[in-house]
Amino acid sequence: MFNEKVLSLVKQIPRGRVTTYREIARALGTKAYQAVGNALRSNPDAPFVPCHRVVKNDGCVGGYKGVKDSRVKAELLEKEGVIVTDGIIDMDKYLFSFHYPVS
DNA sequence: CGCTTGACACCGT
DNA sequence: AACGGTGCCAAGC
Repeated sequence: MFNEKVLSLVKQIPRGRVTTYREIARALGTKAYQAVGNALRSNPDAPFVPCHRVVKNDGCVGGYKGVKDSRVKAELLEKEGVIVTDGIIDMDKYLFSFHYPVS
């Protein structure tokens, strides 16, 4: 299940860093970045899956548990050391990339 | 150049 | 099999 794969990658995100659905999808070797967001949407309650560290490719918070209003995500990131501004994260500073397979 | 909107494709259920 | 939901990309102005 993609869900499980996504969770595994998200779990690998180091604290104080953020990732994008796109990176996760690529790391999985798939282009279903949309499914990543969809999968996290139904698995944010997993204590092993800090989906709050996953943002859009633009650095905008894609939302939390399907709740776009959940500022807790931005606040949570700030607590980890990530500077979040109006829901926008400094990807240039916190964007964490997985090790892509040599394609 | 900057910003916005529309359309598309993918997965899960 | 279809629908829904999400994010990315492109084009247009």
